[in-house]
Amino acid sequence: MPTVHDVAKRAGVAPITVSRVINNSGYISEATRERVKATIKEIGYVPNTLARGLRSKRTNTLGLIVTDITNPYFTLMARGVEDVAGDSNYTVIYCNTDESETKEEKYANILAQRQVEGVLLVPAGGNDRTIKFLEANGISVVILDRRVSGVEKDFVCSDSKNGANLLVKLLIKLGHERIAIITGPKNVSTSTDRVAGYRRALKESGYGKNELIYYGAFNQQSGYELTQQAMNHTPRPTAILGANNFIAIGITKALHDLSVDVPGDVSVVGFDDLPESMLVRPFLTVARQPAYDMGRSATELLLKRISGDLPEDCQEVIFQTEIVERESVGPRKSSSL
Amino acid sequence: MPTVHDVAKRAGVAPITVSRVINNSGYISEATRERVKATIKEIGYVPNTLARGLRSKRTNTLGLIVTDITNPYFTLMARGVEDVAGDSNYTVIYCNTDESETKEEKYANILAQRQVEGVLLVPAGGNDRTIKFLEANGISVVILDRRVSGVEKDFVCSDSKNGANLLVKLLIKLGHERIAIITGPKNVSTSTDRVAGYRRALKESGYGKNELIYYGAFNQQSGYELTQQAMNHTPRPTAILGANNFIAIGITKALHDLSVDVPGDVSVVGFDDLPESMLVRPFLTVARQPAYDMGRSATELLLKRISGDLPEDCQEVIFQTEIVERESVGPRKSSSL
DNA sequence: ATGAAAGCGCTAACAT
DNA sequence: ATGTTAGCGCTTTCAT
Repeated sequence: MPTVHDVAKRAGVAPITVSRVINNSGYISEATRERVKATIKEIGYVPNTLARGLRSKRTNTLGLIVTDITNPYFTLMARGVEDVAGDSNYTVIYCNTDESETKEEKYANILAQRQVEGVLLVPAGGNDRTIKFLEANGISVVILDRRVSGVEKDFVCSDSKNGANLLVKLLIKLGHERIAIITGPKNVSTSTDRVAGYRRALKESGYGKNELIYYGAFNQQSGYELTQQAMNHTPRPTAILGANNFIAIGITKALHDLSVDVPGDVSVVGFDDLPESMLVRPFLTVARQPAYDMGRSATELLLKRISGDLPEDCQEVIFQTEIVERESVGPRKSSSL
Repeated sequence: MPTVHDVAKRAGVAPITVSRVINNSGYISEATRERVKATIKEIGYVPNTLARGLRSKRTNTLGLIVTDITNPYFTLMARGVEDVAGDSNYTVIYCNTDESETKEEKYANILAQRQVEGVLLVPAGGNDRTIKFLEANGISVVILDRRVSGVEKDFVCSDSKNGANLLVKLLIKLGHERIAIITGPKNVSTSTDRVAGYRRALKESGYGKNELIYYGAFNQQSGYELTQQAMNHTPRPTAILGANNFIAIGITKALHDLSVDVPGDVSVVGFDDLPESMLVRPFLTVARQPAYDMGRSATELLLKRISGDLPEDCQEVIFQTEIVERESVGPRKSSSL
């Protein structure tokens, strides 16, 4: 493969001049610039980013660590990240932790080895080791989606508490009094925040005693199993809140298998959303989080942090959720009492 | 950040010894190995992959270029790629072309600059410029999912022709005679292969005159619009084949909006599949492609090609599709004639 | 407006 | 079993 030297020799200039053309830096006469550009094209020169990064300490690379890349919520977020990064000539390395803290630390290490300039992190657990490690290696970090307690970092999320509160209030307005929440793990803030919003809504409506909380995992299977548990509770809930899209789908499936009609017998509401392109029939009532914009916003923050365009203290961006009412909710039937 | 030199000095050895420990290469006494390892941990040394790659010419990096990362078919494929790559200590850089040949070339260039050792390519169009460019830069390429005419390269796909053939035969067995196919662009092999399978099934069943073919794009909107066209045709089709998952969803939506019952009035079959975790109710009858295994297989091929463990001539792996029968098909009703 | 020299952090090649 | 030397391809720094 040709190098700057080859280009330089052929164009009759010094390597540094070629470098200046590539980077649009320093003074260069229009004539030499054109000549060098032509030579680059002629011999098909492609700059080596390894050498560039090694010398300049700038790799134009970001890392994105998410917990589940098969979830469209995170895919959409990733698109937001990529769009902003691409506009600034940054490449993104995606890492998928499957909610495992071990994998998270492994990937953080790989990203450090690759000299990424910044990392967007959706934390897999409650621990701050990954963040501390990245910090120690001089890598800027923006936390996405989930809060890690005791960590002061730039942070972008949606308002889980308020979203859950609104969903529950909606159910209460429809006459529901026994509402269950099926959520994710206890050490994940989106999981506990949604429970907090749920509890507040119940308390404010005078149903504080009716709490029915099931912790599990953010996937369909967990939603399915916990629904079976919830429906065994006496008295049965007349409405269920699933704390993310996969859980909500698991709930709907379990109810179907139990021959419970939705929303006739039980109303179901969820979080996140699936893109319309994947749905035969939009069905679930959800608190929709602006995943794409969250990805964009977090990346803008990160790039500013990297370039030093940000004040010292941490920025926090909280997006509001949008309640999308669809077919999965209905009034409580008196027969269900 | 500490370097090999810092580790070496502190451990009382030469830098190359540290290098040998990191790479598990050459002879080293157990004692020094332990001492070096301890020192690495002690001062938190993280090897710099830029310097490693620059010197050794091995970057342990692959590129994956797909046309639509929001499609679960490709997400699943990407997981297969990542799993195999990860097992061999390779990192994958994902690139999303949105079916644009311009973006494809842009990303190929970025990957070349980053000195990736190989690229897995789902071609956006019919042209071979990207492939030629990567080849010219000494980068191994495996083509995924779609054939590019006139190109001799390792190739992994599923049997589109046979899949479409089986789907149409299934419909014919149910009594359907007027079957439409709604497919993607004319310059994409999966699109035309599925049409070919469709045509063969019709011909072999004596309905060769009933061809009803609609070319468009591999997305929901195109599926929706072309369904409206198809249903305006006289006589109306009694069954429709959508050439990928998004098209099939568009078809179902359009039929719903036209108050056409599925499968009562019109049967619908599709390609690919959505993961169960995303479906409230599995519904569509589809030819399922083993996306995850295709990703795995392609990556295994690529890694072997990179390490020279493969014979000169091109390998071709064709996976069979699995017909999954569900609710969206039914017998042709005589009333629909 | 252009160039020469040096070195980023690592490992290949060649000692010993 | 360990070390010395050199150089990967680029850009920083300091000339001119």
